[in-house]
Amino acid sequence: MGATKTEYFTDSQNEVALLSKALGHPARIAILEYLMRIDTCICGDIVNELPLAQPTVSQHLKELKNADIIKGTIEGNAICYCINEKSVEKLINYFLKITTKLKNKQCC
Amino acid sequence: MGATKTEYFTDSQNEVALLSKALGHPARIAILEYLMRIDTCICGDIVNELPLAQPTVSQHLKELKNADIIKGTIEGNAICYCINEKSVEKLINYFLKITTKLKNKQCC
DNA sequence: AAAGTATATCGTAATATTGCGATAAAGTAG
DNA sequence: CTACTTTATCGCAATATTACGATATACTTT
Repeated sequence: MGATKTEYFTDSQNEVALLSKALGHPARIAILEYLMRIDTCICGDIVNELPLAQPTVSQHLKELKNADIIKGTIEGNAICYCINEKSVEKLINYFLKITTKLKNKQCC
Repeated sequence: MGATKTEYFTDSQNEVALLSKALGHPARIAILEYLMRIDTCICGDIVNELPLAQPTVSQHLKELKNADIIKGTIEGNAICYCINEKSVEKLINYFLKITTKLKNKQCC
């Protein structure tokens, strides 16, 4: 009890849920927006951009990385994080499938 | 400690996070897929479609409703649930903004 | 080597989520 | 009214998430 019953659902359902879950926190959305805003990938100061302690930010980055939403490569002392476009596109395509399907119905 | 510090983030960031979070569970994705699959909105048997107990399904439906991803109207004895296209579109538009922004950069 | 900088991990407390049995609420059918 | 059906809520246990101080790791500069 308490844990998500992943084994009861399809791979596709679990994947979409995992991606969505990773984006289900404002701090992680703020991280995405920051990565989007700066033009270069050499970051390293994400911590200063967020109103959270360094370990907390590190943890959020880890979750985004686990979900494959961002990629990080070591760049000397700092780490270069950037958005993995493919994962975002996966979500877009999935949600687009829903809305186009809905267009063909009249609903409540 | 432990609770999300929503007040530190913008309304937009919190909204996207809230929508994403609501979709961050395979059961709730499965519910969306079921609502998408059937052609009529008169459902009432979502419980039988999922490998979870009735109170659990009811709770997931509540969360989707709270996030405004589905709408439910009472239809006699049963309840008619359907997808709120606008919320899904909000997410699509937000993620599209990210990917189009990324197209203009060369990245790692 | 020593000090500094940047990121990760550990440990822990507070809170949230997930899941379900039991029960309530509200309608329908007989 | 009584039995039945459908959905919601309560209460609780198990687990997960969030946040952060302390500390470790790893690379850079002096």
